[in-house]
Amino acid sequence: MTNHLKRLTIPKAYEAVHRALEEEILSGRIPMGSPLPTETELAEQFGVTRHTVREGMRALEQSGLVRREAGRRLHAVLPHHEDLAPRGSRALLMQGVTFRELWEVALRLEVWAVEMAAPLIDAAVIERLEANVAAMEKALAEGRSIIALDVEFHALIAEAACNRVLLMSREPVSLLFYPSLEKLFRHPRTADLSPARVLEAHREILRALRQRDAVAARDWMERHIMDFRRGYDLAGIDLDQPVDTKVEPSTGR
Amino acid sequence: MTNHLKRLTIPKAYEAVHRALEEEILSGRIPMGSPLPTETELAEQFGVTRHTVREGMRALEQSGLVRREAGRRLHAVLPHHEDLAPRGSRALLMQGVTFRELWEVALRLEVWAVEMAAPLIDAAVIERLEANVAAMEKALAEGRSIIALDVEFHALIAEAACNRVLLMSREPVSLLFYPSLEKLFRHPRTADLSPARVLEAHREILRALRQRDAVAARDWMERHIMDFRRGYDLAGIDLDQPVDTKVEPSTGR
DNA sequence: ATTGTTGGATTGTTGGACAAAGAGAGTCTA
DNA sequence: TAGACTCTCTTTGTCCAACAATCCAACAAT
Repeated sequence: MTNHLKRLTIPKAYEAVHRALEEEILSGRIPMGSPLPTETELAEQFGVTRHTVREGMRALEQSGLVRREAGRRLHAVLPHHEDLAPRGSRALLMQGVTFRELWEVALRLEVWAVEMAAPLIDAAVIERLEANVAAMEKALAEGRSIIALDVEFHALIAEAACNRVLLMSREPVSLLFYPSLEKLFRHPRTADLSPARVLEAHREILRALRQRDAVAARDWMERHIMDFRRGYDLAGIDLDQPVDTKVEPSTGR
Repeated sequence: MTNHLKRLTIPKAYEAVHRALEEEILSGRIPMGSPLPTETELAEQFGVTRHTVREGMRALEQSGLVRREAGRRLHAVLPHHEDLAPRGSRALLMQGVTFRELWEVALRLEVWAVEMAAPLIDAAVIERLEANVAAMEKALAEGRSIIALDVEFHALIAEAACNRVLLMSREPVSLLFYPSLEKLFRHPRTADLSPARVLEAHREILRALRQRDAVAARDWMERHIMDFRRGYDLAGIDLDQPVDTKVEPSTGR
């Protein structure tokens, strides 16, 4: 029995268009930031209908290689992790990853990030971190959710680590991890504990960063992320339940 | 002057279709594995043309929520990191990330992965690792490239760590990191060093895993990944050059 | 039991058409 | 002459209608 034959895939025109455009951008023949030819032009050049071109473009849009700048034409752009991360988060969500899985990775990534950031961080980022902490104080006083600010705080630190690979790796995690804390903050048994402690930890991390103290920053971050797990324990929530949160698509930049 | 008004985004039908289908799948109204309605049906239900539906579908395809199973209809599927990772890698590549950035992250992720895997690994994975090592011996003897096997070795370990978040985080890194070693293996100054050492390290890691020895596994992995950096140094290649490799799209599963 | 055949369903591709929104040029006014 | 207001022209978004290619399943033929 010959069972080794691969299913041969019949090429579809719109896929070909997709790949051709991709190649065109990757190779730099369509330079970053410049507009793509019009649909009609592409249709002519590729020898297919405009409809077919459009289908190829829809696919291209999703890979972040191309963006609809305000106005009309599609422009080639550098794909940014913010474009890709929501899909990653969603995939994780749908696979039913547990809080434990998220936490394990978040712990390590965030600790590395702050460790790397400490010696590199510059005044501008420190300022933004200060603003973030201030905003969180305000939000806390007014009883608003601090999740968004929490996400931002950690994202700022990760950026300061000057490692784009780290940035891309942690983004899908971050998008899922911090929102998954929401229910913690609203849980009665931890209500007095969590949000205030988050703020405190952020303050201490910021202080350490201001002094370029990698060890202190590292320790506080570790404690900080550990706290979340402790919160789950205290609240009696099972760590091995799938997290459930909504992932909203990125709003673009 | 009123300047605070947000640019309001005019909804496009194909985006609406995209989102509607996404929602339909996410909510479970279209269960995993089941086929989507036909294009004509969708067109009727949404009240748009079939072509508009198709554009929405092209976008859906890219987010991995849907797959063209062999034959005809699109089926809803759990998005898998293998579908998403290549885009992540490509984004990194295009941003011109350096070997140093990749290495820094790979070092930590791989070390942690093997540490987690050690106590959890089961016989089946060990067998596959053994097969992998054997294949690498063969490839080495025949002078073929060991990159693909290298990637697989580390992927197997990461899988054994039983953490899907880790799996997703490391995939884009892995897809870029190991291929970026190709030029190292071909470099004369390290020719006697690298490929053989890779094999040796893999053997030792496997041995440690067989004995569930997390510490030894960890140490060998650390040494192993460190070696790559040392290789770059020895070869006199600048760590801060952007890596250049090809990222081929996933072949699907 | 394996191999054609046939018809119906669905996808892939094409054609042509038109409305809506931007971009740019030209015009008018202050 | 700068700014505001048209008025085109271009390009995109959407629609309608059709046909070719492919697949599926049932059935017929060997």
